Amino acid sequence: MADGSSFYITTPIFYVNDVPHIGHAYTEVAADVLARWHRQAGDDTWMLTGTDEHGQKILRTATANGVTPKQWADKLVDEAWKPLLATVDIANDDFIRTTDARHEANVQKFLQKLYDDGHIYTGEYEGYYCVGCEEYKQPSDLVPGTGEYEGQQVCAIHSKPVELLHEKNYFFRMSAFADKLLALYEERPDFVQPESARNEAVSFVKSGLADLSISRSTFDWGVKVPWDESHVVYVWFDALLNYITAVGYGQDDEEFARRWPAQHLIGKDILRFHAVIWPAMLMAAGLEVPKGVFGHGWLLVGGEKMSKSKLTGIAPEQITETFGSDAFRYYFLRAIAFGQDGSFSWEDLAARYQAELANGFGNLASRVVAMINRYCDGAVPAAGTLTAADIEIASVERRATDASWEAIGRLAIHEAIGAAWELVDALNGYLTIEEPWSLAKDPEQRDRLETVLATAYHGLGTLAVLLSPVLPVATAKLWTALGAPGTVQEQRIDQADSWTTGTQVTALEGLFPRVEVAE
RNA sequence: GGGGCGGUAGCUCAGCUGGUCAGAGCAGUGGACUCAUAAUCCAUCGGUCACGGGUUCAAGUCCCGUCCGCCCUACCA
Repeated sequence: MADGSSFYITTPIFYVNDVPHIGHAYTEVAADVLARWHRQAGDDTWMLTGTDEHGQKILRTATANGVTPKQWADKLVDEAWKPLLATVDIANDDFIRTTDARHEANVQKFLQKLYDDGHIYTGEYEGYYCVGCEEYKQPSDLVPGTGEYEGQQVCAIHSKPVELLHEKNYFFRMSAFADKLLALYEERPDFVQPESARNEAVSFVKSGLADLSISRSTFDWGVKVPWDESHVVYVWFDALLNYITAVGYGQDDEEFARRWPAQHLIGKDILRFHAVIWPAMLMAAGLEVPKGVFGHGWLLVGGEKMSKSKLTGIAPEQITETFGSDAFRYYFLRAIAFGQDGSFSWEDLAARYQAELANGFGNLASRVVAMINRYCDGAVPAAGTLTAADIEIASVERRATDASWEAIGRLAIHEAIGAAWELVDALNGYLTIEEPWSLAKDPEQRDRLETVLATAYHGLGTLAVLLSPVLPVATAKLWTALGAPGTVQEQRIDQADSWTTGTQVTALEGLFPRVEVAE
């Protein structure tokens, strides 16, 4: 399965004005685990993330803070977004900003090509403009006026009448691609995942596609439309292109051919942009559509979508400061079926940390290493004659290795972790049955003792390799304690059960120390 | 208004194209054991599968309706 082929995965780019919360970190961690897994399987892997920095809102907040929009974005990238990646241990290969020259220049190239090929026309945008909000309103944002405005539609925020304005705009002929999009969904059922997201995309396109207004002239913080510099490119059109400008579109054909197409990971709210608009844009430009678009679910807090306005937004540090980055990564990817919504609660997080990480994996590592130190002076024992139980452990290692890699191929991250975890449970059970501590009391059982410990040791190493994408910190510590050669991240994860053992173990500090939770 | 998803043991959830499907983990209870992070292992309690109809030899599993919850509806993962 792993054959060194290209694996290019992306996250949405962060809108710099947002405040980072665990939802952002969730997407990042999911992409990072997939990337690490493929990287460790020998695939030619590339993980991209970045920031979206154009648009009127950013211009406005920058102005309010007395700085230029670029200065404002620089500050947010440095103080909020890059630190977020560090907080949850993201090993991205690149970080693109929509203000990067490599991006802006090639967005213009892309746009010019569409213009030259007749996919863009000049039209007129007509909409209701609220002077108070300084922006156009959708009909759904309007409410019937009262009092002196009785009979008119007014802005829901300012309760004042809106003005019907016309603005010259450039439009992308997206409607021309409806049939091709439907054919794409039909031919590649897994193009949009999970299935619920696919259904949504299909029914949306079937309900009729309108052309897309892709320029704005009411403000200037954006990429200039190359043939008409009084317009800037609509932020979404601009933002989506990051996926190709980051890998050489327009300027490095070799790199582009090597990376593209990408697997996109997104939150399901922005499905339409990725599953409909983006493929249409690529079709228009004569480029390959993405490898796939996967829309994951929401994190629910108290049964509702986490939100800043309801004060349920949670900063990733709140979790990592107490439980560590490994626990953050593990919890969200293990407890939530990837693609579905998942409930977050401190109780559940603390319970799983304790039961699965501390008592399950952490304690297993601790007891095995401790016994090798205690009964063998730390020398890694060699297995002698194998019993059925020993052989069964080896086959569980094999199954865990194969099943987890297979699950990763389907983007079923929770299943991959679950498959690996069967080895944790099998090893804990194995030790209880074999009772190495009893064998140690009888010198005549020396061979058996060493075989049992060698078997457990081997299983533990396999676990370290299998779990390294999810638990990079803990597995690195474990790898060192096992005395295994190299780093755990250099080990082939698709062959996790055939790692090279070491000769001497060293003391292992608690991988997941108990925590007292106040909340 | 339109659309999507969900309502299965105390909690979080599996149950694909209908026939051991009534399950897992956690929590609870009882027992075993001591190498280990008061950990581990075994056993066990526990559900009219939201509600009402229908199709079928057979329905959490398909159809219709109802109720409840969440979300999207074009710039918050």
